[in-house]
Amino acid sequence: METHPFANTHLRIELNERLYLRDPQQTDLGRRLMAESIKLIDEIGFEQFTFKRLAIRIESTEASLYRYFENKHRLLVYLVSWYWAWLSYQIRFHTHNVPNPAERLRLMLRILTRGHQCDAATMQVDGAALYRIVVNEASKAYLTKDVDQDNQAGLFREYKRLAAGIAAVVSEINPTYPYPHMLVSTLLEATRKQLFFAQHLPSLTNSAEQKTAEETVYAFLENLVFKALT
Amino acid sequence: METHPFANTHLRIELNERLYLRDPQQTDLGRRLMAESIKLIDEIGFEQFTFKRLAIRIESTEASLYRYFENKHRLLVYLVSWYWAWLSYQIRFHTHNVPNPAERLRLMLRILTRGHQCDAATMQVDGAALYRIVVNEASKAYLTKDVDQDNQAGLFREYKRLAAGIAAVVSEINPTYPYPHMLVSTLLEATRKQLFFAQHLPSLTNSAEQKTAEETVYAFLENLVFKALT
DNA sequence: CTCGGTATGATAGTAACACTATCATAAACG
DNA sequence: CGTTTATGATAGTGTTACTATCATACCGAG
Repeated sequence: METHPFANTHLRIELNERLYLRDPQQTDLGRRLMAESIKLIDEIGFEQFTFKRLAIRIESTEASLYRYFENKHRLLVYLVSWYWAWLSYQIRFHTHNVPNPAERLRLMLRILTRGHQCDAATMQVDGAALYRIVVNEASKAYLTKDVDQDNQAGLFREYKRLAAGIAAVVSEINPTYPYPHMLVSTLLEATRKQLFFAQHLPSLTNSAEQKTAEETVYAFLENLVFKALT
Repeated sequence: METHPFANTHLRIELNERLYLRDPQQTDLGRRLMAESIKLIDEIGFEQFTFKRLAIRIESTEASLYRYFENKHRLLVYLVSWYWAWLSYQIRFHTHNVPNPAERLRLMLRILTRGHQCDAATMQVDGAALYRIVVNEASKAYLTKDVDQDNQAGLFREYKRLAAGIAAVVSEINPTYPYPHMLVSTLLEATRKQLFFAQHLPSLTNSAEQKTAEETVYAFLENLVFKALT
């Protein structure tokens, strides 16, 4: 339950039960729901996405899908949480034997900005599409009138857990830095926003001709964070 | 039409014509639309907000409101743009005779984090409510599948203009800093996000007991930006 | 004072959306 | 073998996001 040493073994991601009505990872329909909703949301955007459309796509029915999630908003929170949990796992996996905290933080930044390299084997999910959803739609998960309720129900646990993990490293690098949590949440948000801007509002970024957006964002964030910590 | 030297004179904020179908600042109904939509969106949130509800509230009709804005998304973009334009004006007004660029940037940060102190006289709009809308909903203005179209139509001009203005000061402080635009857009986004987190997801921030959220966010951002520029 | 445009209101209608309920059925499990 | 359990099929409801049409009230020009 703790570790899965074999590549082939399915990585079991445990999420807050209150995110769903029925666990989509337990059943065939649930897994199709997840895999296809990721593709569909990526294609048409979250506002255009409906359970009806998804049902047609996976040749199921609206009613069946509503048995898994109360509504599409909960599904979004679920998908995003799943991504954060997966990212936490990736980070743990790639940094657990790196003793230098600065080096560990750099590795985390790398993983954050290259979040799409989800090994396809992990689940049947399209990692690149899920990453695009996180970039484009993740903010909508908490920018609602229900934030406080949702938060109390623990729906943002995975995000907060990830942030706390990174903040710990920040404090390890510089224990006197007064804003580790703010720095980390700014970091997490900025990663996505800058990638979004690079694609859609380039005047808000500094895109270098010869570099990819990810590399530029990484360089910017590395510079920002380590200067803040000195 | 160009300048209004008297305090009592209504500040005329010129926005991209493509933001609206009919200029809401020109008519009585338009101004009521603006003022009341701000209050209503603030109260119930953008997803719950409908033209129908607003029409009932201002004792008009749905059809009449649709003559001003294509849909509620355009209205949101308009309101947010209005805020950015107003903020640009505030910044120009308060910094035009400050020679030191570092001091100017600090003033800008102050104005950004205290954006709610909209002098009520400016329009009939509720400045505090509009600021809350900017914090809670502004991201939704561009996080859509239509970003590129909307951007091409110039709907985000005010935001980009504001960012460019601040970026110029950043470059004035340190002309060799390689990421002025990224720093500024990160700054603008982080301001809102951190205020949101302080209110709803405090574990993502470092809230000091004796300080207000605005002061803490200001201190954090000032530290972050000036360290980045040294 | 009349004429013509302009802003608004009143009313109606439509397609899609966001569900909820009920009943049938087939597989899985004990 | 009987009973849960998951799914499908179908129907229905209230709301949303518009669009269309027509009436009316006002306002400025001739």
